[in-house]
Amino acid sequence: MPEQTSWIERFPDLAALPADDRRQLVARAAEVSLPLGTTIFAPGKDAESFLLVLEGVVRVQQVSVSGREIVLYRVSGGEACIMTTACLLSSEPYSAEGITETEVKAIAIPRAAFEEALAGSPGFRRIVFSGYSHRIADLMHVVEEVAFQRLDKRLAQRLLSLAGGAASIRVTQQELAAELGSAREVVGRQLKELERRGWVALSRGEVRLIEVEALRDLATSE
Amino acid sequence: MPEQTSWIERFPDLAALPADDRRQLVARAAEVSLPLGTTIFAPGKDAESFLLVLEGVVRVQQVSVSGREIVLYRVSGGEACIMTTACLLSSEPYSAEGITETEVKAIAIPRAAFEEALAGSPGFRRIVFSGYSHRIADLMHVVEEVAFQRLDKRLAQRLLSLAGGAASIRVTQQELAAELGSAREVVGRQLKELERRGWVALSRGEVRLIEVEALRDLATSE
DNA sequence: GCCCGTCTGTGACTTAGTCACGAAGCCGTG
DNA sequence: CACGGCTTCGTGACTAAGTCACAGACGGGC
Repeated sequence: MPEQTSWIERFPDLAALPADDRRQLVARAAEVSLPLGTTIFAPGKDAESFLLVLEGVVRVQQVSVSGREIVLYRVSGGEACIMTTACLLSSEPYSAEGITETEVKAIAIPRAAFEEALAGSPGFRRIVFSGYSHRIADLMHVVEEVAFQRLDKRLAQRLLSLAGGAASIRVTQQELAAELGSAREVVGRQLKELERRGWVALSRGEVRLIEVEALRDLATSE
Repeated sequence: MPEQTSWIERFPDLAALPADDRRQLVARAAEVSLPLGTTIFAPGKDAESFLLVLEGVVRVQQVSVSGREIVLYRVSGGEACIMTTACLLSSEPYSAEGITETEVKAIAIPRAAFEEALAGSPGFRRIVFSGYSHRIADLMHVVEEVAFQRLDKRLAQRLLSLAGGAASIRVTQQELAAELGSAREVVGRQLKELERRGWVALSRGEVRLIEVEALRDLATSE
């Protein structure tokens, strides 16, 4: 049954596994499909299985007591979502939540099978460790940004990355503020300033990028 | 030789290892002693071995291009310093550095032996994973603080935690600013305000805590 | 059309960070 | 002890960011 083993081919580190181990992993893992807007993990809700994302994007964000939010990072195809296991291992309960931004196809590996794969497969370990390491790098990047970077620069960066080449983004100012961990009014004023300079055009729920080069300059300034 | 295996007893997860594995780990790991102020890892300097801290404290901080700093977390006895391995695994080079704050006794495990222990020992995996998980929790805590908390509250928290029960802290305002990722002048003004209220007393290179209860209230406010 | 919920704009104010100083404390040397 | 030199600390003026309390503007459903 080549169809059953197909997902494993997406992970070069796992394709190198002995056929037996692969079969066992495939047998015990379930391919799941999550609709847009699904909460994968959240404070208080403990994770039951380890997730490997095949397709789609999961947004991981932190919510403060005061209701403000900040996006920490996004997990996309081919990556491991380690926050679920991290929550289990560090007794401290922390206030991150993971939400699917698109429809997401993923592999759910139950705790026991996860432990076994970790024990038996160097490739699996590599996937998990590199997942952890990338998230640590992401988090350090967030710290660096919120602690030391100017908001206009961060906003320009985020607009460009959210656009991903497109000319326009469908997003509210509130959502942009949550991306940056800032306040709506502040982001609104920053956007107004960019519009005044003719670099973007604003309308309800949308930002159109006009002068991409100028935004890029701002995003990489200093 | 009971002396040779002594350090392993500090890690309950490793004490459970089969005697053979323990002997091998002990044989390949080196106990090192690092004087105060040693830079364990830094940007550009790649780590050669995995570290388990036995005694002492390692401060991990991030330095921005503009020269500002922020303390991310501290690693103390019984914990794994995962940043060295994290740097290797996530290709992104990031700007954290680890510095010993006291004399530090640690176990250095070379890369190859690290991989083997990871493969062979569930206990060793547990140590490493819980190290990663705790650091992720620490980093998320830093993000939460810098993004959402008021500086006076954070300063009070830090003063109390640095004091650790003592009545006085030997630290410059510049160092306090680096703890919080803020600027010296700002921290200076905040300290002056605390002094005006009679909660602390300031002198060159020292902060004495007078009204610990008031500081604790501030630290836990909201 | 009109209503209602969401989204956006604004002013006044507080908090935090930046810049450019200068003054004070500490310590060795002559 | 007086004199530099270095580090630490204090200050004012300014800019950047966050908060609060609104008011207006848009858009879909009835």
